[in-house]
Amino acid sequence: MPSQSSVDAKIEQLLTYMRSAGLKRTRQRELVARVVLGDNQHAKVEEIYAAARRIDPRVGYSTVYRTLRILKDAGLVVELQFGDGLTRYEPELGEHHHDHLICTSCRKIVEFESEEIEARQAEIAREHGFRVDSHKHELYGLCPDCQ
Amino acid sequence: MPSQSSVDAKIEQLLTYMRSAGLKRTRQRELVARVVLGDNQHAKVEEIYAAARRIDPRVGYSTVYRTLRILKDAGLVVELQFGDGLTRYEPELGEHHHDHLICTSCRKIVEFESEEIEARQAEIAREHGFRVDSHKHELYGLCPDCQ
DNA sequence: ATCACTGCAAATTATTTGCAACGCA
DNA sequence: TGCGTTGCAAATAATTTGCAGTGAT
Repeated sequence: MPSQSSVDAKIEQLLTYMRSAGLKRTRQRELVARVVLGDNQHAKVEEIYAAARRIDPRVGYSTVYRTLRILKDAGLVVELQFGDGLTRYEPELGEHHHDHLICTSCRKIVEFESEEIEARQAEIAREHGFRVDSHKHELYGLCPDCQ
Repeated sequence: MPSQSSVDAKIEQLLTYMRSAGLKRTRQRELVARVVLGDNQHAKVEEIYAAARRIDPRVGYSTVYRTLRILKDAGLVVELQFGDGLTRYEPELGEHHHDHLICTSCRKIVEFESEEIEARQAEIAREHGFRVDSHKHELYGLCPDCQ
């Protein structure tokens, strides 16, 4: 899990973003941001909501959704959909992006990263004239335990 | 667009699958299957429904959804979600799988494929002991026109 | 004849929005 | 003080399901 100081640094980025966008700093927004940024377990919205309320129950679902959008717009979190109808969020790690291996039976999620793939990807985008700013790469199948 | 005969061949596969699963061949199922298998433009459910009804209005939304699930279970179509809340379907091409470049501004979708990435992917799955049977690889950004 | 399938309408589920009260700056 | 923000409840929107009637084998 991310260190306290790395979360603080991201909160700082968030505040800068909010200032530039004319958004206000509020207890709820900071709470939700700390919950999501402090845990990279592909949290479901419901889990984020529950975890935030455990710390301070004065937060509503709408605020969680609205704050997640702000965090996404600020480029601090990534939105993921693994095909089970639930949207998940995890902190954007900036440095090395990672992708996912998903077990279609037990729903276990394993992360992986490959510089080789990232490089080839960039090349493909260039060939098509695209300016890519995010990507998703997911492999679905059975994990060792479920085979 | 796929040739008539290649669609026929897939319908044949579908019938075999349905027989083995104890499912019945019906006018509606074959109609929906022909619509989806005969067009690989990442069709939205609504478009599939509309296209099917244009040919024969005796089909309901539930049947479209139910048939799409059968086609997916039979491995004949792939389900795609590009983050705009709409689920899309396209025929599974078996031979070379392709992936997508998506413009976040105009929603244009460009396909690409890379043997190099596929190979590296297989290697990664093997390293983690996963038996992968499908994957999604999507690059999001701005297309040349929207930059 | 049997048992799966169909369409419709109602139910479900994730997410968004209207709005009056509230709280940063 | 003023305008953005909040939580609630109601509204949406995509998908699923219950059920009585229909149809394939």
